[in-house]
Amino acid sequence: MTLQIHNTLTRRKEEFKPLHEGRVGMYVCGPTVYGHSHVGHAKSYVSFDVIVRYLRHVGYKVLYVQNITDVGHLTDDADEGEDKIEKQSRIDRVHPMQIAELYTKSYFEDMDALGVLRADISPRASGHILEQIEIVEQLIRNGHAYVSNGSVYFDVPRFAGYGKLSGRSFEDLEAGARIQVNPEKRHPADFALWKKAEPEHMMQWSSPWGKGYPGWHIECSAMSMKYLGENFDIHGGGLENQFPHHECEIAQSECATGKPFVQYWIHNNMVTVNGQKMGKSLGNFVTLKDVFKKFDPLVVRFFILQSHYRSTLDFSDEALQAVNVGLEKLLNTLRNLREEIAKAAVDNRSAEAAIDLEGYKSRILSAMNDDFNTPQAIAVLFDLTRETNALLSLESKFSAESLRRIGDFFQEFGGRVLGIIPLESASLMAGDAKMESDLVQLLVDLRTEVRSQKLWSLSDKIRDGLKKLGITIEDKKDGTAWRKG
RNA sequence: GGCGCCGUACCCAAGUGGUAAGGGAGAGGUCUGCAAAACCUUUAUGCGGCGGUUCGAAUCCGCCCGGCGCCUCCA
Repeated sequence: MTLQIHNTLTRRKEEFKPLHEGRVGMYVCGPTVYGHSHVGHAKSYVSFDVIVRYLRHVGYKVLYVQNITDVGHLTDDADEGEDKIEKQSRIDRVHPMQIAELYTKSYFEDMDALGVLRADISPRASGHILEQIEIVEQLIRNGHAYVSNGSVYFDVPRFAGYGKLSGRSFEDLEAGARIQVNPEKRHPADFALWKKAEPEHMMQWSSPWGKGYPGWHIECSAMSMKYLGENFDIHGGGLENQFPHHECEIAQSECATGKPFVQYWIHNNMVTVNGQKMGKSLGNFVTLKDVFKKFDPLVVRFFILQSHYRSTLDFSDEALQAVNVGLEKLLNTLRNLREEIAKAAVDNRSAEAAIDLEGYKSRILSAMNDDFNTPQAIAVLFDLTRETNALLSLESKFSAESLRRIGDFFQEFGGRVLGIIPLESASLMAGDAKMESDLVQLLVDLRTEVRSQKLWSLSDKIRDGLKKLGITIEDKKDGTAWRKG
């Protein structure tokens, strides 16, 4: 059973073979930090997070690099327009770096909430200006770039491989009249490696070509190659970046080094809102901070992983609501299982909970090995959920050891790999929470007393009151349980 | 105009040649003082339409219809 990855370069699923045995170098295009993250960011980074987690699960030592774009990303095409961060800084009347810092923090905050593990390295574009300049110089030396009026452009027609990722040719681009004619460029498809800065431009650096700032594409080439080498395993990003961003990255990187750049390109599909692409101009922008007001970040993560990363995902409150119930079911089972394990630990039990965990494991692995099919993996978890619930509702008492194996399984695949189950330690309470739970327990005990006297209306009054405070009561055969939610 | 993707039940969504996963919603039942949770049963002779290839097609090919994306910044 080998890992198959859909490679955008070949448009096929291919067996994954890293360049170096047991090690994986992976780069994913990070956010441009000029605003709060939205649900599109969530889909992208949750998807790649699971990919990294899975690669590690199957034993690879992964070096995961994800940049923070804090300069050079323009509002219009790659060669014209305003730097997005500078634009926002003028609106807010603060220094551009303050904008970048603010939204970098915001980004990490949201990603942490979603359970996205931090990349091993999160390089900032502004901190790698020298590396970018070096690549531009190399391209000029190689004859792949030319200086024009203080800016440097990549000479697209001279690179035969241009278009191999997106299936586009630069001739097509010429035909498509949407590209503005820039008199500094020799060919309309040529793109900026370095832009001359006007005096009022705040973010600018000295270069061999005068004061300026880097083009958008060059940072990813510089930072990926700096940390992962000139040829590395996986490069990921959003589908919308396939062209022109990734195509340009390949061109400038391969022309600078003379080596193939990336082995596997992975592109995740986009988020739509009510069936329409989400965009600022369309006014249907949904930030994560807004979503988190209504839904637990874990629900958002679960929602994302219930469709395949290469499918579009339509975002709506209704969809999240439906999925919320499903996740509750999963977590409820785990909660009941943990309670039962705790009971089993004090009793002396010998019955074996006979669940074919190896079977479940191989089903999850084959789902994940098939281009990271998380919806299928989750379906397997639901099958296990049903079997576990059935087991827990039986009269027979199973040994702590055999129940713990089931718990560990959930923890391993639902927790560590998919990240949709909170770690056991996170659910442990401390301080105020302890007091709160003691108080609830007191009421529950009181209600049990009242119920034994068949004082139903009083008993229901306690239950309804707790419900209003967000506590749900469940009367079971062997006692009353309660939970938040 | 060029490149590409998608259309599976009431909703979401897997399935890329062997006879339709999973979740939500609905219906019936078991348990229960009631509720909640859970379990069992049930809901697509059919996968946008029409042809073709094949012993066999949701899956491959062709045409058509419908929706969407990229080609300008976007995760």
